[in-house]
Amino acid sequence: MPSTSFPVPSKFPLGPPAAVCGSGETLGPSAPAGGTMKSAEEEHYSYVTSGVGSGLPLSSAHPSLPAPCHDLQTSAPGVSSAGYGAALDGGPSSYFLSSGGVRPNGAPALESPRIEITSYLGLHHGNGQFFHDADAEDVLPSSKRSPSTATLNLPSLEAYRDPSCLSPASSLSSRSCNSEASSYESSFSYPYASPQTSPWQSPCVSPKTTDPEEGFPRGLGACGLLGSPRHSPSTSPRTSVTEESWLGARTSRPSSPCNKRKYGLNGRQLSCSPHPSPTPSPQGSPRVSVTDDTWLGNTTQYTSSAIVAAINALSTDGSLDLGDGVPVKARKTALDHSPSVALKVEPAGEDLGATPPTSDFPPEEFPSFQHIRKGAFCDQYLSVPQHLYPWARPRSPTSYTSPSLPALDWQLPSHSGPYELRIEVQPKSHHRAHYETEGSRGAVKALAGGHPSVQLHGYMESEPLTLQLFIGTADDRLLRPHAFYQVHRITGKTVSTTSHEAILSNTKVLEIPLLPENNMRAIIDCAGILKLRNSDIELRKGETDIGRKNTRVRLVFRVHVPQPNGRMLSLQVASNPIECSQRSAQELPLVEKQSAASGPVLGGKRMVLSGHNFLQGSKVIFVEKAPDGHHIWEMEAKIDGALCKPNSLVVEIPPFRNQRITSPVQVSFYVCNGKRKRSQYQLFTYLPANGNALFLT
DNA sequence: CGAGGAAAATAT
DNA sequence: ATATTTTCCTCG
Repeated sequence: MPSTSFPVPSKFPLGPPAAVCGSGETLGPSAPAGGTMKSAEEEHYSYVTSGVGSGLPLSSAHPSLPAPCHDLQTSAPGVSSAGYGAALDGGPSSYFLSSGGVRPNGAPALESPRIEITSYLGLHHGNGQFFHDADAEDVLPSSKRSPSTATLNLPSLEAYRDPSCLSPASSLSSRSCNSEASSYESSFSYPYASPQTSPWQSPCVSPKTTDPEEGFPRGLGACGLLGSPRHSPSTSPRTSVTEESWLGARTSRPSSPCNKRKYGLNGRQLSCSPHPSPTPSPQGSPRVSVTDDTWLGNTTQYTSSAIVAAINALSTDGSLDLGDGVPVKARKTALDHSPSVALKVEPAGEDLGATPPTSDFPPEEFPSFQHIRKGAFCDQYLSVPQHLYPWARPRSPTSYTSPSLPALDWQLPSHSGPYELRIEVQPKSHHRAHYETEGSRGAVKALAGGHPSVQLHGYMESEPLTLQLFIGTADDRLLRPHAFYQVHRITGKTVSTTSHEAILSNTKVLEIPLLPENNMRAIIDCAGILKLRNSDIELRKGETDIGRKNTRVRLVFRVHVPQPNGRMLSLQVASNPIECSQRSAQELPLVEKQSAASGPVLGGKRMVLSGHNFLQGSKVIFVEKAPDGHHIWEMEAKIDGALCKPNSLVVEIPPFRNQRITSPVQVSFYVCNGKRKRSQYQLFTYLPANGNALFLT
């Protein structure tokens, strides 16, 4: 017999008036994860569906794309590459080229042999421009966690955040309410349409540039990404040079973000800047120049310079203000994304800026630059201070252009004309992501046991295309790259799908060939999910999102279909949400079934509890509480281990009361492990022995 | 490697 | 005091 205690045996109130009957109901209300998820999912769908394409030509992606193409040689025939290249060339390509050329590093990189096979290397090479790599590396360390060296001052950091948040962000904040700032950005993109990359850029740029830190963070972010991949894989992340720094750091978690950052910086030279700028005014001073140079420098110097100029202009004005407030935060995301590459590409935009194609962007096609109008977007979506605008706009001076491919946070349609990008097999709703400190936890799987699959319908050409995959947000109304998760490329005998990694701004993108011979269908068995430490990401300068409880993601697939007119039609589709955290022991358990009572007394019931991760040594405590909250009785249930199934537990409440039960009683229970309460009280209706319900749904 | 559990560390 | 996150450990 389980121990039973009856603190107060008195009466058996029927229970709260509105007693929830049945576990089922209970679930509804409480249902933590599950319920939430679902709803979320639904939402997503709707969003997705509705999503209009907007084109943002940022670039971040581009760079990578092109490169990849080259690289692709290996895996994918030139097609893809051709496609990209063509596209690029067509319009913006020049930009690309230029950018590439510009970059000191870039060129070499490209030329040099790329062996992409290694995801890591491959990426870099592929991207060609990825100076990121380097950066990334540097960054990585930071991401990892630098111990606390003293690098940053918290204050500064905070300052950064706050400021940004405040002004521009404020609007964001609202959004943030929802959840994150990033959405903000996204929204931008939408309306924005402006010609250049604008929304971002301006914000982004300025912010970034502004703060050295930003640079860092971003960098870090990128690095992080890279790094993770690199290291990634799992086991030990730290190998690279950079690592050292962080390794050391790593040992202890950086309690303060600041420190972390520094490290990140360390990785690079960047580190230096962080401090200074931050402290004084985060954004303000240091801003642009510093960051850009160091950071962007490698890659895109070209662009960066332009950007910088632009930024400066902007900043100048209100740089301080902006810097502090607006840009950073608001944009943070944007910035992040765009950082190096993106910025460059976009160029055209600004000029165009004025002209906004507008609303209708052809969702799919992004000629090269579509831009959203800032204004519109702002107005509609955010209530951002107008002045901000101005700033943003200013950046236009530069015009980079090329918008080649839409930025990752651009919302794109899943179908257009004859084409439709569709997820044929959805991933399971739960996939525990792995940390850099862990080994891979494998590829995302499908519910049925296989793997998710995606197919492009309506494509009749013989040229292979490249399917892009990245980890996107699940909760936001707008789909955008998830700041705390990155796709992780999985290779091995069990993986049949070839893939190539690329990094756009701070987002790792897996490029998978879509072959005509396979009906443009790809089985995604090469995609795992890497979790980045919240503390590392939140440090990033522009990052406004918070990682806590932000554990759901979506797999986002994109394909760019070359059009006869030289344009590129970009389609995107996102999967159902995927919960990436370890199943919580606190998940609320539910009464799946309850036997008829053994007699007309309270107790004597056997029940099947489910939906909880019953840990070893778990105890289930049943309790009936009076309206005033006091426990009328409570007792530990007897656990029938023999009947346990995964995630379910059979328990028994032994008969303990003579009093006859004639009507349903509201009883609740909770699970505890040792002395710790592992779950909240879950209400269910304890049915009378003569009740008709043997089973609760 | 790939999971699944948990303890340790943090954040609220 | 809890709720979550991140690091460790163990098992096949």
